[in-house]
Amino acid sequence: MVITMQIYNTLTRKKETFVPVEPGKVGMYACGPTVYDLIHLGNARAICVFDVMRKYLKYRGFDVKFVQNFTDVDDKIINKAKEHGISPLEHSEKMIAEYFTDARSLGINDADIHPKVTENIGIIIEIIQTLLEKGFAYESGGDVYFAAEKFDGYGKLSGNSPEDLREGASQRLNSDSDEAARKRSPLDFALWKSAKEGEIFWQSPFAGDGFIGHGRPGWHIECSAMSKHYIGNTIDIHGGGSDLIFPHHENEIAQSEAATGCPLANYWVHNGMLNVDGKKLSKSDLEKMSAKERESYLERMKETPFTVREAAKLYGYEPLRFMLLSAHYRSPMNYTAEVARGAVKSIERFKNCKTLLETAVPHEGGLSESAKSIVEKRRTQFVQAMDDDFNTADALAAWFELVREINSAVADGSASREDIDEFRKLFEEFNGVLGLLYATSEDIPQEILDLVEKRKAAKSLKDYALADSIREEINQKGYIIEETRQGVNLKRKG
RNA sequence: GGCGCUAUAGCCAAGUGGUAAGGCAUAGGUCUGCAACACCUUGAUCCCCGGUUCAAAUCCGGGUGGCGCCUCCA
Repeated sequence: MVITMQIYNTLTRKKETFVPVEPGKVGMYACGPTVYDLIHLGNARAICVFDVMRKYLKYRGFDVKFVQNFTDVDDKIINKAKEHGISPLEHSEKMIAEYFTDARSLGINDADIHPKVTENIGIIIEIIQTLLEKGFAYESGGDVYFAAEKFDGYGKLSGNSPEDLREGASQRLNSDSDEAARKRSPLDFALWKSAKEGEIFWQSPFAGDGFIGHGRPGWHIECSAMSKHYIGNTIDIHGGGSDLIFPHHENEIAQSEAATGCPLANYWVHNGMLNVDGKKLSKSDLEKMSAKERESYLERMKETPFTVREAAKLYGYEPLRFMLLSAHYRSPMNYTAEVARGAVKSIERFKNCKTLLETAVPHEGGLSESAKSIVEKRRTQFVQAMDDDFNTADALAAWFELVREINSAVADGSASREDIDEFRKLFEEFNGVLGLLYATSEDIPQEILDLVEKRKAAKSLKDYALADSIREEINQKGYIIEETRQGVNLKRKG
């Protein structure tokens, strides 16, 4: 099969045919979270989107190496750690563990490598030294800065000219006096920040005031260093939220390309923002609020909690993943209770179909023409959708149509054993890429199974009042019982 | 002020030139002891005004609304 995937490239602002650097292989790097707190749904959207891209590339036969970093030292982490009276690294370790709890619950596969800044200081220092040697960086007051305007093409990703950027920067120049004074140009950014008294630091060869070379990396340089180290000079796909285009990715390009002379990434993919209440909820907005404001805000938002943890309590992890994949990854998305509730229903529909595939009693027989054509049609529809810049909304439509066709075929008794096998295979293919149904069903307690038996007995005696009261009892205990043509079906509530 | 994205039914959302996918919700029906599940049926002059074209949601111009980035952010 000729693979002609189209991927929208932020750098060129066009969809382009995907051609990897090395045939059959894909190096993919996504900017991961700064682990200062539990992840929120905005983080989750990015993570889900890149998880699906990775799974689809694998589905298409590529050998994918996926790297997602953790920023585990920065101002926010340092401040949070102080609040909790622990060290920054203790705090970030804790948050990384929390990250994995949420991410895995969202059906995210771990990246092949999850490099942490604090474990890669050596390679970060190395690339900074290269930039100093090549004259793209300079030391100033113990810090090291990147001279943005020495890099030809600064602004090419975000579509800004250095002049525009300078103008924008000048509007807030005077507020940030200390750092501004050390920079030669307002566009310059820190590669290495000297340590403040009592702050966490690493030893570097860069001259500092007083404590020689004590400091920590600036934010942008980590991704340049780690993507180069773990993937190579040119990676195929570099992803992140659209809010990272400027300055983060712009700066990465400048640093990496100045250091290596190679393009940093051939395809830049950026997911759209997740809005709550029609607005992006930024970290600073939430932090700017007083405790009281924050409380009333959270009260208002109680149906749309923003941390993945809280949202999952309300709607479940699988529906959240569905919600995040129901729109095209580049569009902005509005998170509302109505949307989340709809996602719960949609997941139910998929689950019911999955159960049907497992429990259906088909007639013996070969693959029917109609099943064959359904499977072919839906697989093609799915692949075409995903090949077109990972159009998950369209891919979901293919899946929904398959569900309806399966339900019909089973209901009218036309499905054969081989038909069901083919249906199940395709269903699992879709699920393998989009990863919506992954929760392992827990064992149902004996107590509940006993009640089901009791109800069955009551029903056969036509004692419907008793049967109904037993159903109610089962319901009270957190399970839902449904009659199907194949017998009863038990599900956990919620 | 600069750069960019976006506007499709009650809600979510595909669709980039040839008379509007899919899901949720709603209403009616079939099945069922009831319920649920499932199936069938049910709804859009595609923000406005001009233009190009035999033909526009789709291209062009101009409005209007929404959002993002330019400072930490996914």
